[in-house]
Amino acid sequence: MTPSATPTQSNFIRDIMAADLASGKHEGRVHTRFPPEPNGYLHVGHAKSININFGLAGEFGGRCNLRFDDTNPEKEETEYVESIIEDVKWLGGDFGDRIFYASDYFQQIYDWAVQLIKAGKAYVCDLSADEVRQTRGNFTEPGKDSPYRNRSVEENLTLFERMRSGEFPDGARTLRAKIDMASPNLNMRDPVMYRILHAEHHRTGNTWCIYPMYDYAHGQCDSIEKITHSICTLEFEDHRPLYDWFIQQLGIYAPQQIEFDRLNLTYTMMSKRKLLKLVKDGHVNGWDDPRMPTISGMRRRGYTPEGLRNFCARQGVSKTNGITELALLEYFIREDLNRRALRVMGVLRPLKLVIDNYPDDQVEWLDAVNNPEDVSAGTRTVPFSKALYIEQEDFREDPPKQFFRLSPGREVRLRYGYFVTCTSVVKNAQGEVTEVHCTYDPATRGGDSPDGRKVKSTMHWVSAAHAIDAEVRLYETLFTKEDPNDVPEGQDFTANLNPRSLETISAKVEPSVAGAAPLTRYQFERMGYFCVDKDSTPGKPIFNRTVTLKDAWAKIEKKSK
RNA sequence: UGGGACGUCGUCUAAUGGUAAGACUGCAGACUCUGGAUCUGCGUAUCGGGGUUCGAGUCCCUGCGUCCCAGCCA
Repeated sequence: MTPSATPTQSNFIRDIMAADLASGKHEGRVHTRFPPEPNGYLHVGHAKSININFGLAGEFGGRCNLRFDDTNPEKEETEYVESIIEDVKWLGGDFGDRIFYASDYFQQIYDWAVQLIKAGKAYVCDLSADEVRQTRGNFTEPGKDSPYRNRSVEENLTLFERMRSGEFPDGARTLRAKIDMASPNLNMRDPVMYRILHAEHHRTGNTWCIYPMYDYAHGQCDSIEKITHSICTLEFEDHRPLYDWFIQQLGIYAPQQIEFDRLNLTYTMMSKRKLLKLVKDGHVNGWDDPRMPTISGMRRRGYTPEGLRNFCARQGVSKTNGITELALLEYFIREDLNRRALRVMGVLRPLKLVIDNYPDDQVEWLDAVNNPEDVSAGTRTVPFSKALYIEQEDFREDPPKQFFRLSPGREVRLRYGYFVTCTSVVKNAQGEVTEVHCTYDPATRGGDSPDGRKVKSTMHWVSAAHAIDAEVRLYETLFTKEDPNDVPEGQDFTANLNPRSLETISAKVEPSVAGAAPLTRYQFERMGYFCVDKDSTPGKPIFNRTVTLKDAWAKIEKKSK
């Protein structure tokens, strides 16, 4: 991954790596890995992990592997593998041809289990899941030894082999590590290493009917790949002694595990289980719904990899459990989009504006700049005519004090067009303004006034005859509360779903955007950033609002209420 | 409750015994053919109590608070 544009700030993992490199630990190598389970789509929390693992490896001249932790065939699918590969690539993670799977190592992991049995460090246990739970003890009480704990090596070897060959039904037996049922660390109380699962695996098919537990497999996978720094999240801190135990008993290469804080964001959640529920129950339209905190959802919404990376870099790495404000993410998305998105004019909620003194059939193609932040983006022309659409919210018949936009008698600038002055309005039976009439000053063509007179507002517009109809999807946060899990007793997070998280409207957009490919990003001037959705058809573009622009007027208006 | 970890502005992160800093947010202003962008200014923090030290956010003791662990999930 290329170093991010934001200046790198120190973090404790980088410090550890730098120190290790300086001291010659791990033969002076840095080799990390990003180890997702293919049981769902990647989310922005994974983006942070990707940024750390690929970013640090790149920074220190090392490598980072992509490895799938696919030890549970019941939850894992090829669809997830494919989406994860796509998302990591999109974010800029450079894993070369180093795509690995825990399942690649199943035979080796099995052989190691046999080695542990032979060393008297593992045994086949006939207790049911329920019985194991009951004999594990709890936070204050030690556990009880399994009655099968002292089986002979020969018997364990035979039984384990028979487990593998499929003689027993699911759950009948497990292979357990023989450690210490009285350990204050529950992970050390003879944890299960293998369980019987007659399930088809997305890669190994029906080769196996026993599968290693994550805790028994993960550290060894890192060891096999000679990972120097195994970076993971805080909840695995308690598991580190177990991983170290396996590595030590086996006498194999020992990676160094470092734990960091998971990313939490306000108004959303990262639990894959809960995200899956949102998808399955139809609260959103798939994993890549633009309201989802998934990488694919954010991509579809118009977020950029650079914006996401800068956000991750600035959000930081520590061991403090916290919740980062969504505003920080949005800031970095806006910052990136501001320098790269092409500007166009699009009217979200059209109000007709007629210029009474403009020639009936005249059309002028006026120059407009594509990106004031980037002159190399050039210019385009936009059609101007007698009948236009402006934004409904840009006109007030009875303007409040700080409202600078159009109102009866007031002159404003139509961007790149002319100064116009409102002369009258047309209303419907309900008294709503349906049409605004203006006169224009031909001397202000292009938007400049030769006499130097000023105007307090510049507004966007489209020519009614030339505008394209577009569907626009406006998004708000998926949840109404900063913490979606903050619910009354007996309810779940779905109680906090925001009924207004998606609003679909019909907009009028300037013709230059016709035929834009999905994922093309624009700024609709004064309205926000928008991204062409994959549901678009040639005649009918669909835009997702990525994020609004900062809106000073909205703030003023809100305050006055 | 046993174990593990963590407590610095509203939020996220720096400060590695030596002037508590930055970003976001908020507020105020300048500028502007986007009430955008940009620029300027302002504000708020070391969980409490002891101790060590010339000097403590940092080290020690103690109290408090938060998070994680009792899956044959990862």
